This record gives sequence, structure tokens and C-alpha cells, in this order.
Amino acid sequence: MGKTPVPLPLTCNNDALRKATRRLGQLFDDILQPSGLRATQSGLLRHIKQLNGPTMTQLADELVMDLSALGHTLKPLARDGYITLTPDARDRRAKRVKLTASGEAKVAETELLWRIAQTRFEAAFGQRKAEKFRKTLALLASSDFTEAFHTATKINRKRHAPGSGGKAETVKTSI
Amino acid sequence: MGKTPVPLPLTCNNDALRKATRRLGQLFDDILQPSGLRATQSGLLRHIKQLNGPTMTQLADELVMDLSALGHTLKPLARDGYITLTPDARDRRAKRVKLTASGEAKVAETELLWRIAQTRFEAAFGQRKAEKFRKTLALLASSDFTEAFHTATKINRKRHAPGSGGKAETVKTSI
DNA sequence: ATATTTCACCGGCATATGCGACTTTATTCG
DNA sequence: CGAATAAAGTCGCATATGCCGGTGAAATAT
Repeated sequence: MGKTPVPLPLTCNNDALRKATRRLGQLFDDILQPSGLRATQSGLLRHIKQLNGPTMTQLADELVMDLSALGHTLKPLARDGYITLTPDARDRRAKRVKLTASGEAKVAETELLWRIAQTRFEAAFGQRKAEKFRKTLALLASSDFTEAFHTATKINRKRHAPGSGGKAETVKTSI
Repeated sequence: MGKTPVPLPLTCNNDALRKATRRLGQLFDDILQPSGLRATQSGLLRHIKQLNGPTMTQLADELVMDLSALGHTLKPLARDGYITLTPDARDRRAKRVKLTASGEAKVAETELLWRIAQTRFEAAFGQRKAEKFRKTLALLASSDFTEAFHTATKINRKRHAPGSGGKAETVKTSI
């Protein structure tokens, strides 16, 4: 009884996300080309700079990336002399990822190109919209969302007894 | 003169997109695990079914994916007997990607799991919001957007002579 | 202080994606 | 028709990511 069970949206959220990622990757890579770095690598260096010599685990968390995946990804950058991996003094297990002088220079170089890409993106997509979009993406990437996702069960029928108040499962944009 | 040039959003749109993609990939992969397929593979098979034996180029276009990348990605699926690549009768250059019986079965199997993931996603994120999100992603993935991106130059100062009318560069959601 | 558990990272294996060079077919042009 | 060009894929190389099974070092429990 009740509403006809529409067979769920035919488009997979994950597929849609990947398509957009591939496309945007192309556009950004294209513009960053002169620097010799891919958009991902440029972003990686930017994060390293921003976090100021983070440990690999820290960096991986920030990037929502698997630790070992990060390790692999860092290799080319280390090989090309943009970063160094130095064991932490306090905790000899940890390794700090640091930009070399060459790395700093590269960041500065890509910064210019990156801004072009970023600007074009906002021009084509809309600045206001872009900001909201990024917030949404940040929400999806957050551990809060992961938690909500795991919590989400089939208990999707509208509740009557508002024990805790309104919309229960939907993640409140706590970003 | 004019407004202070805010140094552009510090967060890279591309980075944000990738982070969300990694996270969502995890969540979906996790749920699809019992099927032995990754979310990407499941999506791939779904697309093949939906397009009903497309050529590789067709499929690649649909997926916003590089042709050779698609070729690589298909290999494991062919090896495991879920698909076949048969040269087209009319054009012997083209290869049609088709689901085998086993492939069809796998699609059916993953369909169930996929729906769980999809449902959880919508529960955690909000159904309405998800729909809009997907539309936005589709826009970004569209060639329209790519065009707008390429067209977008530094000519971002507000124009006075409204030659063609309002907001010029921002892509009208033609999706 | 020692045994146990936890943490941080590495290495191997596998998929995901892109690029550029090369091969085979079609298409188009003169 | 024959040469030039375009189209569809393939292959090798390189990065992007993840999982799993070690290894060594810190933190905890006994």
C-alpha cells in the first residue's frame, strides 16, 4: 500500500561521480600539462605544503586515501626530487613527508596553472554553485557521512514518534 | 579598483571531487564485495547491458573514459567470462562488447547489492539531494561543460553590452 | 620487564585510467 | 582506382588506488 515503489533511480551515484571525476581530471590535467605534473600530483604537493610536513598517515587521512596507495603515489614525486620521506624523531615508525626546495618551486609553478583551471571551472560552472558543490563533496568525503551511510538501514519508513526530532538518517551538513 | 580579489577558494574542485570519489568507492565496493566485483566493474557491466552490446568507442564515450583505458578495464571481465568482444559485421574495425550468460547473471546478482548501496546512499544523503547531485555530476561530465570550460577565458569582468543576454559563460543546465 | 596488542609503513598483486605509437579498416579525394 | 586521411582498437609505459600479508617500533597489560 502507499506509493508505487519507483524502481530507484536508474543512474548509479558512484558511476556518475566517476564520470565527472574522469572528465574534470582531463580538463585539469590538460591545463597543468606544462608543469609536467598531473592534477593529482599537484594536489598532493599542495596538501603536503598546507599540512607542513605531515606523516604519511596524516596525509592519507586528509586525502581520504589508503595509506599504501599514498605510498605508491608518492614514489614518483620522491624519485623526481619534489619530496623527501624522513623518519620522525619522536616516533621512529612514522615518516614525515616534506617538500624539497625543488618541490616548493614546483608548487609555486603549478599554483599559477592550477588557478587558471580553477578560474575556468568557476566561470563555466558558476562560482556560487562551485562553492556549494565543494561543500557537498566534502560532506561525502567526511567520516560523518561514512558513519551515516553505515547506520542507514532499511528503516526508511517515515517515523511518527519523533523521538529525537525530524529527519533522522539524512546527514546534517555538519561541514 | 572594485572588489578585493579574494585569492580564490583554497580548495581545489578536482581534489574535492577525487576525495569524494575515493570515499564513495570504498562504501560501494564494500557492499558489492560478496559479488566479487568492484563498483566500477559492476557499473561497467550495467552500462554494457543498458547499451545492449555497444562498440568499445560507444561505451567509452558513454563512460567518459579513454578508449584504451576501457580496453584495459574490460580485460579482467573478459578473462572471467562475463563479456565477449566480437568484431562488428559491418565495420571490421569495431568490436562489440556483449554480456555472456554468466555476465547477465552477474549483473542480476550485483543489481541486488547495488540497490542496497544506492538505497543507503540516498538514506544518508537525502533522496532529493542525491537526484540533484547526480544531475550536477552529469552536467560536469557532459561535453557541453567541457566546451564551456574551454570557452571560458579571462573575460570574466561583467559585461555591460548584453550582446547575447545575461550570464554568458555559466553553463545552462542543459541536462 | 616481558608478552601482547597496536601502529606506521613496505612490497607484491590487481584493478583503474591515460597517453602515444602502431596496425588494420574504412572513407575520401584527385 | 590509388594515395591520403580518418576511424577503431591494441600494446607498452606510467600513474592512481586498494587489499593483504609482513616487519619493526611504540604502547599496554600482566
